[in-house]
Amino acid sequence: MDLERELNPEQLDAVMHPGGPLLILAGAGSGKTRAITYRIAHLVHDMGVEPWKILALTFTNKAAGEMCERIDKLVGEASGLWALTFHSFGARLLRRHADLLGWGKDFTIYDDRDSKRLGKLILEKLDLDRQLYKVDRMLAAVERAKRKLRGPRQSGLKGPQRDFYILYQRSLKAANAFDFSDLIMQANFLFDRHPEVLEKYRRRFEHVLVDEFQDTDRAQYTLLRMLCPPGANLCVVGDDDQSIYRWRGAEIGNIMGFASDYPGCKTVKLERNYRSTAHILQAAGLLIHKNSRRHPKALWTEMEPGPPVEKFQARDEREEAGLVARGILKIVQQYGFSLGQVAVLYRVNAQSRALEEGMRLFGIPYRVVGGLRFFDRAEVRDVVSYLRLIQNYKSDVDLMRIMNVPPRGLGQKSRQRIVALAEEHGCSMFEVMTPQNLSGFRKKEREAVLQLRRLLEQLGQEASASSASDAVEAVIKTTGYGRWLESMGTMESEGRLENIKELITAAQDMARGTGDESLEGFLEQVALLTDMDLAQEGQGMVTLMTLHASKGLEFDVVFITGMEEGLLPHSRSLDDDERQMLKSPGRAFPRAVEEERRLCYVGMTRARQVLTLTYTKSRSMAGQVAINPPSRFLKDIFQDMGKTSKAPLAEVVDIGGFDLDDDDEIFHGDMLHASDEETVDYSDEYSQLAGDDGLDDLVGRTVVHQAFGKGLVSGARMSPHGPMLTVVFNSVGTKTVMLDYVKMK
DNA sequence: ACTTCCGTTCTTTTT
DNA sequence: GAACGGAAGT
Repeated sequence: MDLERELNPEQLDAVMHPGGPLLILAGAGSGKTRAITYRIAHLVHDMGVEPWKILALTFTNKAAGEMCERIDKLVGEASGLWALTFHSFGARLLRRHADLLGWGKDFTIYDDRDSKRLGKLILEKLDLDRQLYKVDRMLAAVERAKRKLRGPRQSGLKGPQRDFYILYQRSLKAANAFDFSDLIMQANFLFDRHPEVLEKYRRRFEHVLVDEFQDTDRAQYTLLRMLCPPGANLCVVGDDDQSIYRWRGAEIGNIMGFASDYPGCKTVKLERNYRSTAHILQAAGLLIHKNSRRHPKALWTEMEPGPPVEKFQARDEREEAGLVARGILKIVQQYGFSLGQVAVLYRVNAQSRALEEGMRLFGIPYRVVGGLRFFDRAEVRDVVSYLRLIQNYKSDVDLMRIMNVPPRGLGQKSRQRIVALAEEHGCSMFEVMTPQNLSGFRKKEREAVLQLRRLLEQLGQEASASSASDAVEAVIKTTGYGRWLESMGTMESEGRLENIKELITAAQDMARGTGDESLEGFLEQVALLTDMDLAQEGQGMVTLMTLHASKGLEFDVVFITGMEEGLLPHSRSLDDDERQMLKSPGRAFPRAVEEERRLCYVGMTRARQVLTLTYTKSRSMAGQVAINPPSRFLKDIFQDMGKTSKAPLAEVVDIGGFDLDDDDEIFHGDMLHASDEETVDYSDEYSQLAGDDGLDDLVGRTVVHQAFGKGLVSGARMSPHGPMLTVVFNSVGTKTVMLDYVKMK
């Protein structure tokens, strides 16, 4: 490990910092992960710090995993190092000490869907008007209180909200469960009420490092401050320009005020960008400079200019998808990038559908990050509910979920009666399921209930000693879930069966990754993990994801779609600012829009080589057609670059845009110099081929596709993107592809 | 008890 | 356009 050679002077400064508080302000692509991992490696390798005395906190499991990997590479098995998300850290603390707070150590972690389920139950119990009191709003209030570390009684909430919080929290405890925000709040309580525990961890962690510090919220920062008193070896890394989670409670104040909370703190700025071409960096800089409140920073690079940043307009989201797909194929071909190095970014998950369609149409393999998560699928959650019950019989939400899945004659009515009984006895639903309690039930139902109880007990015995993957298998078999799906015999049920079988693989993978094959370990992972590491790294697949999800990643080629007012910046943020403006006219500034601008900045700075922005004239959302002007951010980016974006610096990439027939007067492109844009008309080839009614003759021919191989044409028709074929491929089955992308045999 | 079908309502981003 | 809730049908 030759630090001097592998790091620049600023990075070296950060890595070698001897001790005490350290703030690293790291611009996008400035090698902050490098700095942080090298610092840990340096501590272990050169300073003789034991790995288990180091705590590294990150925001995503993926980031944590990557950090472990990179450190392992630098210093060999850094066993014992804690590299975790804040939430896993909280969970781990509670796993050891939950008894001090009145919870059992085998607690269940509720994700937001579980919380919602519980919340709905509470609303029913409180008998509140469902129209007036929405679960989401109630839960949001609870979450806000928890982020301020306020329990139900000190929440400051009034009326129904207060009742809701009290009952919600009581139910969580009765179910021996924590929700997401509890993991942080209760960890705080643990430290606060049990100084001896805090002292133990203070002594243990000689060095604490926090990545993405700009995204910490108040509760997380408080936890951190307890763990690290002033003068401690606390190193935080962040970039205020990449703070995009204010809506989730992140406080930029944490990074802005760090230096005063930790007097004597050393500040290091990393401003040299190693990632992006000069053009991309320049465009991103033009955008972010419009923000009023930021740490002054000047990113620079020695990279070559690269191709210019480009923008394209499409008529609607379907054309946009086609434009992106074509662009991907052109760029990949021209520069020789792999499809795995391409990302398509968007503001809201709902945009992914049209884009996926486009990818399929053009035969581009892709994966979607986030959105429909593997662990959110109904069947997966059912199986997980069984597993959680085995581990913790008191978890009523789980019991309710699986009570009649697969169907066993216990419908709504029986369920309600059991809930009422449990209420009466003041215990969990499982505990109330005994012969003497069920005397009021009809024979058939009573048998069904007792049968369920026996089933769960049997499962518990089967699974208690075995590995997580065996437990999953036992659930699929013993509960009849597998047989139930098989008996349906539909395409859909087959897919669902595959999903739960995938869960077995997931359990095995996880066991291999963490060395922990217990059911407890698996369930903790499942609760805290998003699907990130299940989806194998895009091997030759284009990645589709939200701008938020893209943070921390990088790609050779990036498309940012939906660059329209109302979408990016999102209409909600415009509303928020307007409300603020009305409330305090003098001092207000566009807080929310500035966050949207940072979001766009984050997306742009993911790109290494080629960056393309797209927008549409009209877009159908929520079943309605919206006509929005191009995003103000385009104006920010292109006002100075507009005409020079195609300057002689590099050859223009002709990715075949659409005709911007500007006789559409609703919003003329003047603010964007739309007349300057690439205008390659589809209509030529379109009409040419549309006129060719020999399309039907193609049916029955054999074609070859680059990705799918050989196949037989079973249908042909025209689409707005050009002629489409339905082809039965030998390797992948039936697909719909563009005529342009197959060769006739 | 369970399924299916229809109308209503909302859509930012996530650990 | 989907996800939920309610109502009617099997």
